[in-house]
Amino acid sequence: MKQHEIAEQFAHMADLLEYRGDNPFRVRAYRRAAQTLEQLPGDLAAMAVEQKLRSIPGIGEDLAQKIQEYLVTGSLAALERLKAQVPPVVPELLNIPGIGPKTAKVLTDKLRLKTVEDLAAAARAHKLQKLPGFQAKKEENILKALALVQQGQERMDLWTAWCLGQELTTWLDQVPGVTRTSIAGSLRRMRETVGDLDVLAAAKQPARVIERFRTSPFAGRVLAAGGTKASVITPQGVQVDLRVVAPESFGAALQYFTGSKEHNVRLREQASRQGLKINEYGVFQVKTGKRIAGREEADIYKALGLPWMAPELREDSGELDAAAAGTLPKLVDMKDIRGDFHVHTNASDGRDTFEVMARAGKEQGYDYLALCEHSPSLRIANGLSVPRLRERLNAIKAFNARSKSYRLLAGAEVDILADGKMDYPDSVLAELDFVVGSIHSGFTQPEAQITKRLIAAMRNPYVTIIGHPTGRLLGQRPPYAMDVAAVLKEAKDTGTALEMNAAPQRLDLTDTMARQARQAGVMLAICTDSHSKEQLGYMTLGVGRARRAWLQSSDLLNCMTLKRLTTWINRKRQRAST
DNA sequence: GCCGTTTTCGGCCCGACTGTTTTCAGTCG
Repeated sequence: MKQHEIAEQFAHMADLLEYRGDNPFRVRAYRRAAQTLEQLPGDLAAMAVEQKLRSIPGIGEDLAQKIQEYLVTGSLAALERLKAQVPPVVPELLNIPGIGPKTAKVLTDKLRLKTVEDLAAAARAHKLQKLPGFQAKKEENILKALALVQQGQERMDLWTAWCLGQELTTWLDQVPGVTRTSIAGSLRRMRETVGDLDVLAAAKQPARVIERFRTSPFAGRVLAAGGTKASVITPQGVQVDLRVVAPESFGAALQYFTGSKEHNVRLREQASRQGLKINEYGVFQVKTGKRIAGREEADIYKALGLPWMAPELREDSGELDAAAAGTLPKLVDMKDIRGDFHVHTNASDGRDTFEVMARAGKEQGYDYLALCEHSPSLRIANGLSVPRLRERLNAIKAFNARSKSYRLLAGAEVDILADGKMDYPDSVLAELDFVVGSIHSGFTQPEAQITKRLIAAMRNPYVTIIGHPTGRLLGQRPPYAMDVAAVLKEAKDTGTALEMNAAPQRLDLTDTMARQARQAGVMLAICTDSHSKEQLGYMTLGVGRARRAWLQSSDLLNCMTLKRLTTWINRKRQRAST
């Protein structure tokens, strides 16, 4: 996973070069390379060995060499040289909204800042408004931005963003004059966390909608507001950007505000090669200025000779080439999902009862639902002893006797113990329909040991899937160390699926790892890890994340009919017994 | 620094809003 380190180095390079007023396109090249490496689905070190670095888009002669240099030496001489010339506070300054390279230059040159705290002190002492190009307003804005950075640096979890997005579009739909609305930005692309929420509306008189918005309950504080766009901070501290366009431009604006930025840059470059210009109002012929598309998002792509592509794919990670070649995947969709596998009740650490959860699964329209309580060694979660597990099996039998089209699966989330053994004996596991094997202890073990545990679990014939395979908790706990390639190979060889845990604090596997798993021929399963009936709604997030991983219904256990699923599970069990 | 239907040099996406400006630079997305 060296690519993340190198991505960080390149992003740092970009910041420092930008501060120095270097060629902006050079800066962009570093930024783009950083972004590409961040989401590279393959193994960078292996690509380096195979001399394939140059095949990564945005990596040329020079950057390939820098990657090699970092892989060998663990640092970049060019970056170290730059760091020696630029005040260390600069990257942090550039992180403050409203401060770009020019402002940072003035601040560091004139004030000799060492830390961001120095900046705050200088602003409070009104030293900023004496600087060239500064006045009271700018000083005030920097102070506000500093406060914002301190309190709300962290991004929203995806579920919070999703729910707020629904609220916003529902409200907008009722504003007079609004004909269409949509979520845009990173939420529409289903990134794992969301910074600002982007919302779009179509109306003939945009200014009126903006006026309603800036006086709405969503607008705790107005950051900026013009005739067509407004940025506010909600009372909960979330920044919402609303953009209102004419109906004939709605598709173009939706395409534009969904991003990603990198995807849009590539798309516009392609457009200009075709004598076309794209902006948020439409696609135009450069020569005549004639608008040839704008009302529908699909028309924007069509004007460039491309098929519409799902927002989740728009990360400039190969989707434009795939679209041109006609090889875009047919992505999994909510309607393909036939069941959920990793669901708790109040028998262990869930909130709702067996009956409530069982019914909630049916109300989701599922064919099946695997109830999986914790195993005994997870005392804190009230893990089920074998007798309690047997009671559960009886309850499920009784339920299924009354239910035809919808079935409960007898499952368990079984701890993979520190030595790699499962927390129930095989004879007990054999009584279950579905087993989630999860690591809940020993997170800090060395890579070799964690990998060994996971491999031992996958070799157990009764383990159907590995739960939250990397163990990370967003913003709280890093993934544990493991040999990803070895785990993927074992999953493929043993016929064990890997979970895409859809709980917003987990989202584990990540999209890039899931894409890698798919490429390795590994089966995946989207699970909500629900601890209440509302959390079954996380499936929407899980499907979005799976789409970001380019997954199709054929890659997912949840899209199988119950019959095929049973066959799939039994195949592993039978293979082990022969 | 990358890249090629303007192919090995000369381009590189585009517009809104703000603040300090009197015509625009800086920043953002």
